[in-house]
Amino acid sequence: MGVRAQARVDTTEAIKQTARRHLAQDGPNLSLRAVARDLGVVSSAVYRYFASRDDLLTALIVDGYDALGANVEVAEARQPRGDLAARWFALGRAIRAWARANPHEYALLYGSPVPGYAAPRDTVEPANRPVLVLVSILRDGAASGTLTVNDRLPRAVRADLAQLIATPEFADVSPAVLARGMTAWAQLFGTLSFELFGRLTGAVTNYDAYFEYQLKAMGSYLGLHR
Amino acid sequence: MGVRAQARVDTTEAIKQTARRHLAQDGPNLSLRAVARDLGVVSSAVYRYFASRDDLLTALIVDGYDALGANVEVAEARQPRGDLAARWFALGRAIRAWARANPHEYALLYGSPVPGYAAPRDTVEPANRPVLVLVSILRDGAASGTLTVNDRLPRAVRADLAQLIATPEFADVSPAVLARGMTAWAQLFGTLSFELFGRLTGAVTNYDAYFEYQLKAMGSYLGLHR
DNA sequence: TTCACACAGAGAGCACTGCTCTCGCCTAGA
DNA sequence: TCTAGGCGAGAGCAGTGCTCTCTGTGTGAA
Repeated sequence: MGVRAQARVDTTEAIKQTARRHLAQDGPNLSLRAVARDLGVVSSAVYRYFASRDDLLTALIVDGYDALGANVEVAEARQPRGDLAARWFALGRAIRAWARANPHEYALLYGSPVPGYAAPRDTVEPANRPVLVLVSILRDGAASGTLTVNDRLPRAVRADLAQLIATPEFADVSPAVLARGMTAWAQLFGTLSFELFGRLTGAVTNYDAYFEYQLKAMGSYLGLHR
Repeated sequence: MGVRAQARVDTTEAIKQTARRHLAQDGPNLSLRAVARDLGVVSSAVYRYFASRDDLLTALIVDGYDALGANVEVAEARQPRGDLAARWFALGRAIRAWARANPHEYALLYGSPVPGYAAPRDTVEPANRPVLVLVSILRDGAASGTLTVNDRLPRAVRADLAQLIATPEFADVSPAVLARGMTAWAQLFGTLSFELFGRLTGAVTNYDAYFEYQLKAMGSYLGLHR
């Protein structure tokens, strides 16, 4: 890589770095000018690297998904393959740990979408990384015969799930298991969002215990028994 | 009420009305100046009625909670008292219907909290209205002996729930039932947020069927059988 | 080794925002 | 009747995102 290209990569990274810091400190209304000021540079210079504030935000979102995905992957990979429950717990805990460490980034990824912002294509692949970890657990459970749930599904739901299972990433998972997986997934992020967005203040004080309990409940619901 | 007081109420309502319209059309970055312009008034005039943009947003949030709460209450009240499952379905469907009709308001209420915004006390009571509808279902189920779930709860979780049950609104609900209620609640809003925030695009096409199925799954999880 | 050129940053500027302050009008209510 | 106070207008401040033009300089080709 040429010197100039390297410099471009470096400053791009520096901009994202300070933008992330601003995000963590001042919340989601990220000011491009403030970031530029922090870098000792005039605001228009930043536009050499990001076409707009939304572009910068998108870059942060992609990085966020990747960071979360990487965290989740290594945490889950540390568990013995055969212990599906342990893998599920590791998955859930890793998501929560990352979310609590980066609450504003979490809000960016999983909160209400930013103004006119439509998630660009670049974000969907990294966004799927944590999902694929869950799917790998479900697939292994199906293969080993551990996951035995077999609910009746409405025709329309079954059709959508069949479409999904036709893709290579979701192959070999039964519709009923996948349906429960999506239930648990929504529950997981619902619980986490409740916690991080302050919707449980006054009701829950011990969030660790609460989350563990919910995780266990959903683990059982999935049919993952220790 | 004097003429002046009446006029004040009227313009306050007019401001909120157009603000709501702007919210629905242009998304969450509500511009006070644009609202003022729309009312044929200079921006500083609006400050006679709302101390800040955040104050106006708070008013909209309170109204939103109240509108949602009212919707949910009447929908649930229409069901026969003894049919707990029907009441649960009515509750869930009413929430979704309102959310889909007012997606930006839903995002305001249940999405990531606005910038430096800390939910003022005025919002917590209306925010609880939908919750109390669920609690009434759980209470009736406990009283009639229909709800029989009795999971073991971790000590810390049980302690938090006991605190909650000590309040009059939650009286007579068993900790185990309440725990499942909170699980289902998080699942419900998780599913709804996934739908409204576009997190299911590519996976689900028939959202009605999908939501119905999730609602039914959580109804069963709560122990509400038809 | 030389040198054109493209790239990065500076700076001015536009249209917009939230919010403040001051100035008057005008009427509601004592 | 008459005044205190409510209310809108208007100017202004500091900030925002974004655009455009200008210029120095380092790069990579000749």
